[in-house]
Amino acid sequence: MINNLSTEEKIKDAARKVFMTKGFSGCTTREIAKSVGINVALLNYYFRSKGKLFELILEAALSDLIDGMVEVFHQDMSLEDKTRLIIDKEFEFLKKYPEFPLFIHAGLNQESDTEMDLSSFLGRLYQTGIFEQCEKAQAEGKMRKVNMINVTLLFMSNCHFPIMSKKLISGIYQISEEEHENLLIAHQEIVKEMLINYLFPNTNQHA
Amino acid sequence: MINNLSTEEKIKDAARKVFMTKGFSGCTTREIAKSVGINVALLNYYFRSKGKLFELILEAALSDLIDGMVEVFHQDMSLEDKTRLIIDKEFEFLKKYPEFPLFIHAGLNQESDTEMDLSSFLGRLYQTGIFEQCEKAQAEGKMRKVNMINVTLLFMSNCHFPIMSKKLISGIYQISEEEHENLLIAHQEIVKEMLINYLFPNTNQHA
DNA sequence: TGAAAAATTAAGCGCTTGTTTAAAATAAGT
DNA sequence: ACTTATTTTAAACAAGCGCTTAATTTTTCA
Repeated sequence: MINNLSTEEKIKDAARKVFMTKGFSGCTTREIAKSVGINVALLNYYFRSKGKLFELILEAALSDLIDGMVEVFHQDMSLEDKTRLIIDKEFEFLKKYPEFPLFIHAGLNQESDTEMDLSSFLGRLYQTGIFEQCEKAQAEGKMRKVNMINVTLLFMSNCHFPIMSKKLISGIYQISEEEHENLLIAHQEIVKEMLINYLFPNTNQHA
Repeated sequence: MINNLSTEEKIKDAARKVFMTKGFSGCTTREIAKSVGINVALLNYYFRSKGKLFELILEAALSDLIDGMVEVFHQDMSLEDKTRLIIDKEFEFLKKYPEFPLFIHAGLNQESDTEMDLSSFLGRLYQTGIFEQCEKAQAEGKMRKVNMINVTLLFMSNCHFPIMSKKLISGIYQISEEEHENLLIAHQEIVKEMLINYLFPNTNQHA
């Protein structure tokens, strides 16, 4: 492991890892500091408090979430292709960071003095023109007339939940790590077909 | 509030409420005891430790989850009707206890000395005959040939996630409490139609 | 080179945590 | 009534918590 990162960055990396797996109140500042190889005091020297560090990590995670969508939305392709691409990208990302969905939702539900402001993310989505593209497709009858928030919910539900429910699903159905991986591979295709069929009913489903 | 419940039951009720909203490490035994109006020692007198109490609550919650499914599955009706009914029931239940999904998944991810055994739940699902009913429908070409675990995932994803993502969704889209309620009402119908269309493609979608 | 600035540490602060102990209050049984 | 069991409490335990202070090491740069 090369160690050319700044201390500040190393703390953030360690904090991200620990917060993601254990949550805010499930870990200690000493634990984070130890995993970096530094003193607790230094952690507070850079980030003032555990809470401020957590907010920083959470905000960055949310920003990553939006970044993934924006990257696909502003490309020049059909809505069907965007659908396929975003589901593939989302599954790929979430398989790499399976704690991500739970971390975000538990983090937002964490009672904190200041409620996090998420409004800035909406602007970034608007700038991609994805909403206009959908409106146009809906007006032309090519896309089912569904509120865009519901569409967001459909995508997130079917990508995030399968990942975060790993322990529940593999616990109930008594399946191994490997079987669960195959389950997700199959599910990715199911979700793609189901969402495309539902949102673009006139399209031939055999692309 | 009438107080004719046993102390043990009162502690469980309070613990359920507190654990659900704040998680295991997000609350203290003193907090739970105080909300019952008893001493911390009494809590440990009945349940030995915070961890044991938590496991009890989590297990009961998981049992409730399965109960809801079982209740529908073992009824005598078509798969399409069961689909509609279970989605309606699930939304109704989760709107009443919105912390439920997050609690279960965060709880299962809680590192604990003993991994919780969930295998008993599968047996209860089998006994309803739902799997045979699906196999038969699939053999007759009335139901899409999809693995039952994937089917489970589709249902849970589209019912649980919309509820648990309230803060994220209403934060990004800047919508009020009331608007989010209406969003869920619309989403419930969307999910029903989408899942029925996908799982039973030959059925006329205008039931 | 040497003084000022930045980075890092050891130690400890006050407080809270989960849990236990020993005593007191209440209920049960004979 | 009296002994025994059960339920409940007050108090305290050691350990760990987030965070700070004051000193020390390292870096900066004139």
